[in-house]
Amino acid sequence: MMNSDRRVKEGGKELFWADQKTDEIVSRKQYRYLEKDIEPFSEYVVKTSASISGVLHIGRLSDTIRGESAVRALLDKGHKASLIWVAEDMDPLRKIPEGVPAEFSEHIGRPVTDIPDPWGCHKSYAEHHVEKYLKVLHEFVGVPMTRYSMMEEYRKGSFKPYIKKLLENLEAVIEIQNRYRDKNNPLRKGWAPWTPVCKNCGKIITPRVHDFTEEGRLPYTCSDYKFESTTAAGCGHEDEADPLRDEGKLMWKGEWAAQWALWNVCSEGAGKEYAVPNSAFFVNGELCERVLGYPMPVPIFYEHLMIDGKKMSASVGNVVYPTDWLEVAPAELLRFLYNKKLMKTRNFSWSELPKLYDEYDRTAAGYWSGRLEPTQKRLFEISQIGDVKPALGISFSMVAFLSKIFVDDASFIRSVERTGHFSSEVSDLVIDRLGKARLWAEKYGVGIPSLAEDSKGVRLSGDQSLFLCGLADFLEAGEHSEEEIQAEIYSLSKSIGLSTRDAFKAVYLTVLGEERGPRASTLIAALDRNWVVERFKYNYK
RNA sequence: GGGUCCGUAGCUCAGUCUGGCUAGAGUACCUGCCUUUUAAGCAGGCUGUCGCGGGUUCAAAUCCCGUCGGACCCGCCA
Repeated sequence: MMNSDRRVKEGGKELFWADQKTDEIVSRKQYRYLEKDIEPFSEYVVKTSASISGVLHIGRLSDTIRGESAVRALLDKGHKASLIWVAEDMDPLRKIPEGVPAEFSEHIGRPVTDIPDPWGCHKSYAEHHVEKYLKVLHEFVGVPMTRYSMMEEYRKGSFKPYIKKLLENLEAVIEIQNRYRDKNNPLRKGWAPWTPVCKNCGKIITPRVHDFTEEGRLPYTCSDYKFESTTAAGCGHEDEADPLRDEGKLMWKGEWAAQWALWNVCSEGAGKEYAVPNSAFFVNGELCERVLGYPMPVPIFYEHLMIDGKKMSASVGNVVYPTDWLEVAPAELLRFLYNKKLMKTRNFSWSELPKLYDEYDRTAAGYWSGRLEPTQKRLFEISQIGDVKPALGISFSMVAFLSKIFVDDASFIRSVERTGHFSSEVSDLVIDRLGKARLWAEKYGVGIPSLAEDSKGVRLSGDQSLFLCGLADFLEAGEHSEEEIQAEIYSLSKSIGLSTRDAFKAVYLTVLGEERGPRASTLIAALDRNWVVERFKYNYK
């Protein structure tokens, strides 16, 4: 295209978001909240984490995929970089997900590591989910991830120095938090940034700390805690906890900061709800810098994915699991979707999957022909896992369509070979796409035409009927190759004086009820001979 | 109440930070071509108050102010 490189900005700043982040990460000099220089990083660590209490759906892959893209962008620029994945397995269970026995409601409020595996195959509820998460996560990620467990880190004592610092500077911690809070609703008296596991009932959300003793101990009372839709019942136990010895964890505003400082995190993703200056991201940022002395990471804020214009939720019943995705689309396609501009709401729906495929294919074609704008080029590259895959010339919707007509792979491949889009280089990809498209057409593909029930409603001209009848005679006369059938269509229509266009139309209307279709000879050859003959003759009057 | 983000063709999306040729692509739709790829290929066409209103500027989709619509944050949660 004549404008294709008009916008190529020479020597300008990077345009692809992950490259911009790289730029920001490596070039920043100062703390955000302090007049202090940032010490050079020996390695750029990007963090992604997952809460373990719920199920893993594709929305949850967003943070990891985007974090991984940031790592890739850093690596591509020659920096040392890595991705760490943190299981938030010290967090309390908040509600009972589908498939978990109702009796588990007694565990609400307990750290997920301390809850038994409802399916009995792992040591704990947390381990069961972590293993499931990681298994599927690796399908969507290209760089290695270092895995951490919050529970293990707490038990190892990794957070002790930070817990100590936060408690030593309790006044500052409270002052910072109150500055971000509603002025009429400051933190209650006796609040602490660390919460113990109740020594009696083992819950982590119910102990309510109400003091900080001279000896550095935290007295608490175990009382009910209300989540959005559930309640963790407190046992009423009263006790004292030692934040440097006893089981417990940091509160979220404080914990995030401690994680950053512990792992030297330079960047982390967060949903758009954190993009506001008074969000937990920035509260942690300020705590991290002022109290822990570590520069807050560069945030990667993003919009959440919508499904059919709605939030993904079990109650709406529109949850898309990674396995659902992989059945009908490659991981690259989800990466592609997530790596587009971050702050635009993206909507996904099963019926529009072909459009996403088309956009992806078009980008792939542009990539290989070298006429992509730099942003799009990077988008495509970073969406890949492993080598950059070749572009496919046959669209997903076309494959879906063909899959409904050619039920066996062989006739599908014959049909595709005709188009010239089936080379040995892409054969695996095309066949893979066939499997996905076929499944998609079955499960979600409304409006994909298949063989017409009958041809009663089809109105044809006399010449068209004559043509079909002649073609039927030809087919009945003996076995013919596709080439011969195709040749007959042309010669027969010519002898009748029918335009090839109307001849083809007659075939498609009769067989599919549509005006167009795949290569006619391949279509006819793939169908049952008697069925075709009968169908063609029915229209002869 | 205070604050953040989004709004570009019927649809999917680039372009906005860093102002600059007549605002783009694909798709859909329409027209034409095809004696052999008829949902393919080729050629052409149509589609926009860049949410709206002001301002700055030689020049605004782009910067500033306001406004409308949508999403979201300001907790004893994460």
